[in-house]
Amino acid sequence: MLRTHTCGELRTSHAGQAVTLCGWAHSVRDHGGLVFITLRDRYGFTQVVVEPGASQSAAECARGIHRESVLRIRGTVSQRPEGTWNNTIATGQVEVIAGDIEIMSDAAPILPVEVSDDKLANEEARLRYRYIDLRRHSLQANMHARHRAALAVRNWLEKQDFIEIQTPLFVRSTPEGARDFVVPSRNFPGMFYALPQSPQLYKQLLMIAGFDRYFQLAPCFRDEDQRADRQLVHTQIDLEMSFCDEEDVFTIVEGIISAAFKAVNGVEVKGPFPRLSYDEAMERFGSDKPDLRFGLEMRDLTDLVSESEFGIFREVCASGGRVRGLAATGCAHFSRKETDELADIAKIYKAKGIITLKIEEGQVRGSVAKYLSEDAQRGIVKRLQAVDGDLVIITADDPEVSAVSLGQVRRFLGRKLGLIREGDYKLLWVTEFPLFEWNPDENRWEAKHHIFTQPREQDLPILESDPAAVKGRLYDLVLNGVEMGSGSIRINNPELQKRVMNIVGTTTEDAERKFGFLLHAYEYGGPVHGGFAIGFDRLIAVILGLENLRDVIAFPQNAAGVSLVDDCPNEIDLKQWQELHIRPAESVVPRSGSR
RNA sequence: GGGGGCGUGGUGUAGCGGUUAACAUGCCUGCCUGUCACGCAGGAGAUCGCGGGUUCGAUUCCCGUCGCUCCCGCCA
Repeated sequence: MLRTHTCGELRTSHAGQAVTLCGWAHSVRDHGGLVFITLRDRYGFTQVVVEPGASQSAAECARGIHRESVLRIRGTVSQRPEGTWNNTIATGQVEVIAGDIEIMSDAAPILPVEVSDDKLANEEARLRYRYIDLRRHSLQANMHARHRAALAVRNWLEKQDFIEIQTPLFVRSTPEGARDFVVPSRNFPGMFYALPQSPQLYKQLLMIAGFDRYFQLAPCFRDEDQRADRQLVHTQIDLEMSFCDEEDVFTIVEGIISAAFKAVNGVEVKGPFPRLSYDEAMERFGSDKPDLRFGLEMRDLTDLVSESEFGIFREVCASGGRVRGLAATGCAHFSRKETDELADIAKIYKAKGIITLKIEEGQVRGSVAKYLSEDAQRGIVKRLQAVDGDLVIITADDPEVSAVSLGQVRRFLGRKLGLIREGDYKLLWVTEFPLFEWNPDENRWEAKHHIFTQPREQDLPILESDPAAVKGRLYDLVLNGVEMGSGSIRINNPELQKRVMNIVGTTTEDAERKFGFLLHAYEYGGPVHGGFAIGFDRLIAVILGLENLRDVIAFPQNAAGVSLVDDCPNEIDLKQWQELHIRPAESVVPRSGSR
């Protein structure tokens, strides 16, 4: 090695030793005669002192060092004089007296982004110069945390007899679900590979093959629009196990989550995590991924107001809609501007508006109060456990809209009112999801999770007659209001599989074409099995308290899906088009040069 | 596909219908032997994203466009 120690290593016990350090010039402080250089590497900071008396050549060299240049410094470790210790760095009691400085790589004097966690440059610049931005302490720490978590998860799963098996990255394209990324085949004109949205089908085959406990840290590709918590490529902790039920999967996943927390920040999280059915989550929190770090629970008020004088309530109730409310603690003083803000949130989620009532001096006040009977007013106050100073917020819409829009108002209020304690982690399982979802655009039922999910046994008789009421053996893991992953117990019975496919309108020929290989596989001995997939990037981000996945991914894409560091996607040569037997659509004008 | 926000020296910000476009930091020069975001003095550095309009005059107001970002849709 070109160095004897790292920049985080030296202590007073090393005093007197001759050492060689390599690193980046984090800051250079020139005092004329005396120059201080803070040298940085992955491991920490070490102060180098350049004294003209100690080395004339080093002193001359030190004068022209640019920040972020790579230096190799030979010198002697020395305990710092009394009163000059720096307690903010681990090596703060020592310094290296430079004997020789070698500028291994001179950095340009003006940097496009700063290596500093305060005052960040705009994200575009930071992504374009990601290799500089990654030098920041917080990103280095995030990458370390991610590594520790991956290692801990692998070790823990190995102890539970899971083995990691890689599955193909070139897979069969299926029209279901997210849009596929697609790779044209050179050998088969007009044919394409797809990049996997998840290893789902392969892990089912692995169960049939007898690998009864499989896992994988698997890259997953989905060509959909980006969000702060969604990247085109993300990593799942994917797992599947045979001869199990929900409880077994929960136990394993709880163990994984505990291991990850412990590895990332030492927080103790232990199972079993609380559980909530999908229906209950929607009723109480207006979300299938409720944030349980605060209260502000919702209640149904439909029965109390269906006979009221208020037209909106009457109409909504008469047409099968629902009226829901929550009591916002101490918000009766909200200004018009503030309640409008709440209404705007609700409107984003398709609500027509919100109705607010103030609770003051034991009275219900507000423009709608006069339309509500004494009984209705008392009933609302009682059901929402509202007290003086509260603001009652009500939505009235179709069942889903009234729940979701009020749920989003609740989420907003939780933050606005500062009800979320930093460092608080609330995990829960959401269970008994509906198996099917009605797609009004295509006028048909769709699988909520995927078509391989088992219906609950008690729902088998109504499978065809009332698909909306059928619940699946389907579960999500939620952490602080973020969906961390989902899984299910799979169908391993070809007859049942056919019934489910019939409901979502997959004909036998369709099924044969798309999933024939999988369906046939179950004809040769398919065990009962189930599994789960955890969004690994999200997990690390939420544990670290970060909102954006880019902070836990070394080379992420921007919101448009562009990898700025290498300017990808990029155009390809005409020859490549030809080899792949494809040509651009008429409407496409190939871009020339880079963006 | 739709909506919101943002775009001013390398970087982060301020500003305003008429300015010499301000401040901080970085950079360059000089001084400085105990700093650690060193300090002090001086200096360079911006066609205010782009195009059009309104106006005597636009960085500022309006329209369009591009880029970034967040959200809705989408994401089995």
